[in-house]
Amino acid sequence: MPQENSAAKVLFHLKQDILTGFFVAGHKLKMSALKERYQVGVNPLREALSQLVVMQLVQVQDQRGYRVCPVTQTELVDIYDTRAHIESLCVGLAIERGDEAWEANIVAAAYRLQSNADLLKADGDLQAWEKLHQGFHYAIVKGCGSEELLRVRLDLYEKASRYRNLWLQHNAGHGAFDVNQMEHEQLVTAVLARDLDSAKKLISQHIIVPSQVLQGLL
Amino acid sequence: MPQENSAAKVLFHLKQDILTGFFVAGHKLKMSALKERYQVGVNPLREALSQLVVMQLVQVQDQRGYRVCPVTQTELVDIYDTRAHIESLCVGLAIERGDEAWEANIVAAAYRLQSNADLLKADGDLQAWEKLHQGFHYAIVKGCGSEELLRVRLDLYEKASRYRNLWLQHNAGHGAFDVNQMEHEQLVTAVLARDLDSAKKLISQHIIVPSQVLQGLL
DNA sequence: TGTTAGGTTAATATCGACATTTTAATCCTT
DNA sequence: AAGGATTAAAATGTCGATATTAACCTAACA
Repeated sequence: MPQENSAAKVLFHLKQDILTGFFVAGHKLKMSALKERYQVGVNPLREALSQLVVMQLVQVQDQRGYRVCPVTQTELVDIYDTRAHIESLCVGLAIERGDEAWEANIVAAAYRLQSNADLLKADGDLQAWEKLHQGFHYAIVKGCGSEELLRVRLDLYEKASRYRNLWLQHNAGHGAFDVNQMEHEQLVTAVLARDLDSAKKLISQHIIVPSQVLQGLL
Repeated sequence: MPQENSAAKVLFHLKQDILTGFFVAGHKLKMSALKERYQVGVNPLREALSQLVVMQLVQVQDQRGYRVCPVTQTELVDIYDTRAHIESLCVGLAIERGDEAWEANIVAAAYRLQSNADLLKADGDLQAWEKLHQGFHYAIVKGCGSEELLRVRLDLYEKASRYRNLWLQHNAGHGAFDVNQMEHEQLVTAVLARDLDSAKKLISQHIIVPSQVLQGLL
């Protein structure tokens, strides 16, 4: 992160601000306000915004500036549905291709997640928990060995996190930890047993079910 | 396309120039040269380049400018392998979800492709043929109904087209039309018969096999 | 009272210029 | 003559300024 140009730094922070919901959906991103917030000129800002347009987090209208992409129920369903399919594809390939090191990393990540769950649950530090959660699932899909596929997966995860954070804002310090924990154990078992069908079904449900809760918000 | 800002126009042309191979892999993209070529200032250029960085067609090194992303055999294999899986996923969902209008569009696109094949074959106009070819396959996958999935598919297609055009440059006016035509007929039959397994296998092979020819170039 | 026209304000898109950093070319030393 | 240090050249990243365009507010008219 350090020693990057301004545009990269702005991109990082602005992306966070959109994903976490600081700038809500549809919000007009005025240059003057952004200049003030990130302490840079218009050109680095335009570069960062251009990149966010490609990531489909920001919309641009010619001569009418930038605004945060709207959130819709249709997109929410589509993103989570697609995520379920992609994640399922990753898991399937990982089971086919994964080696012993891959298995070991899964066990390690599962342990880290489980042992910290209670701690973070007490603190209510959901962001930290989410990071471990992400690391656990990444350990599994990493076994697919395809950079392209993992990139697609990451893009969708980030787009989805915008909706997930929308839920966190309205349900601060609630958390459905316990349900997850059991699902994770089942998933690890199925994956290590190379049980393709079970693993695919489990991971698909693990993504789809929470998304149905989110649909109530929109 | 008209009435867009300079950056968008530059993005379009520069992207074409990279995908078609006018700017070869690894080529240093100097501001002075780009300014000359596209007749714009540095700022629209930087915006366009920033977007191409997100699309993974251009690399940026801080204070050391931009250059066209290198092509590697590893990436080639990965892209085509991933494309095969994604396209297969799209076809599968399309067979599940497609309606009658979808079927009609497939037949229409297949007809257009077939009836123009001989004409374009004589002219050697591969770009025009490729457009029809693309349209045919899009007609099929469109039935999956997922904007997100179709976007992922398009991104991968464009990344792959860089490698495909690399081949076209070295084999101008050759073309493997006939092999394709038969595969297309089989694919239409399987899709319209809602034969999931056959359709998935066919589309997967349709993508993988040509990629093996491309591997010889690198 | 609702609508439209005009003028005012604000924001955007682009350019030119400057400071900083990298790349190269030259020169000096051993 | 070779290697390293110094200097010159070129390219990059950023800012401020300007012209152009859209948004807004007011007022006059139907």
